[in-house]
Amino acid sequence: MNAGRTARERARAELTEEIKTAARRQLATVGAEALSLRAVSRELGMVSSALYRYFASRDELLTALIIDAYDALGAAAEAAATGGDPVDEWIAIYAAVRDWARANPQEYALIYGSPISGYKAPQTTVAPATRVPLLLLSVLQRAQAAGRLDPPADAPAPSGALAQQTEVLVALAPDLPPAVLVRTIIVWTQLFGMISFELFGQLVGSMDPADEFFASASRQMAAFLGLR
Amino acid sequence: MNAGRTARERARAELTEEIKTAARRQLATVGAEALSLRAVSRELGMVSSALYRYFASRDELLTALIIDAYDALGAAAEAAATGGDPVDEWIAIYAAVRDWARANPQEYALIYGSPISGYKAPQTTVAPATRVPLLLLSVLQRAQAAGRLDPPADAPAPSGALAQQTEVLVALAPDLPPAVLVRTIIVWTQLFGMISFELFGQLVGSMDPADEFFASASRQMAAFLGLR
DNA sequence: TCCCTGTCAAGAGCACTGCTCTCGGTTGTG
DNA sequence: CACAACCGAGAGCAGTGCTCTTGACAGGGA
Repeated sequence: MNAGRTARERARAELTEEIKTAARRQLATVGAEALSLRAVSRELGMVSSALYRYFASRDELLTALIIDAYDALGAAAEAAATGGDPVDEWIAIYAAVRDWARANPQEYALIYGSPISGYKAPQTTVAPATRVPLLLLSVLQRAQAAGRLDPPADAPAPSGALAQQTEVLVALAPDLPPAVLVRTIIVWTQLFGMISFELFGQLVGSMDPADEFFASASRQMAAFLGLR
Repeated sequence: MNAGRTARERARAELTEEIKTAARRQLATVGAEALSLRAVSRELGMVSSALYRYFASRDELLTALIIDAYDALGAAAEAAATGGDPVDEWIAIYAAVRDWARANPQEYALIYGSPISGYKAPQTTVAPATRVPLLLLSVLQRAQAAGRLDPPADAPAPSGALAQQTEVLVALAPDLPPAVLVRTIIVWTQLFGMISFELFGQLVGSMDPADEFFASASRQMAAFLGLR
């Protein structure tokens, strides 16, 4: 992969990866806002200032971790997309997203929790962030093509400004009815709202553990979209 | 209210409130994790150590702010519950919750965002946290009593462990069918997932501004519950 | 081969944080 | 009136992100 580089460049790439790994390890234990450059450098046996040769600031390190997290979640979700029965596929993707979030709660909080104070997400994070919603749309597209999507009768077609906003999604999934596209956003927010509530302790006392509730919600949301 | 107390106790209560107000002001500008006791004390013209006479730790201050935030949101939602037409009431509550969140984004993030590293929410926060979901249940109860709730035909009755967990909710709203109770949790997670996505920037590029989308989602979720 | 240039780790230092402890002064009460 | 409780000020500790300077080293051209 990086065979043709000089020794210096290879060492730099390796150390950059080591720093991210150590930072991820620290992230998992103390959380994002408590992530300390000095602690990372200590773990690697180097001095804190040396770390700035690789990441210009704490924010830049966080950006790298955010992109990696989006990509890891996207990859996990895509790996669950079997291409088989649409409903089964839908539920499998839901489960994969939840499993990844439960396995990496701090990384999940990093990307779907409250924004970090003073941190402005650069443009480079938006593409990885769209992987999961794009995957959901592609599943619906395939289901539609296979005749496994019945646009529910009670789904209102968007009008006015909402119809205009839906145009962006129409460009991504031209075969899907606008009413289904709006519902896709609704279920997308439901999915991550549900996972956030579970991880952040909001379901304690009602639906915790959330396995059965999550499974039921997955199915009901698939039906809500008209998947069959 | 606190007339019968000594001058010292009145001064203490007032100063406690002033500290919370200053902390809330700082919270609104720099966010929860960057909230600094020293900055709060500076704003009040006192020394940082003096603040520890009123709050034993930063966490204790945060707990007070969290409880106040839950209460403010609960009060805003309850104020929107007019008791009139169930669907209108439902939509008004949704709008009130969203408006409060948009007006107080940092306080919203404090209670519904990622948990603060190292902070363990004490038991005193759970009661205020239940105000909104309890309000939603009470609206559904009233609608049911008024014959304005049709349990949707495709809502599956919970079974197994899910049925057992639903029992807790049955105790709170005995007239509602279990299927509707599960759906209430689903739409509850949808509501806060949607608001979090809007506030945390996840809707940029698709449904931002989210006014029309939010309105459509409110209506569709009311219908999803069988409200009419 | 030599030497210059760019890269690197180290360390000191700045301004900030949460928190603890001690020291006096004030206030309320027996 | 005296004593105890309370309170604010200040110093101090260990930690943070980040900057700057210093000295060592490697790569590539002459």
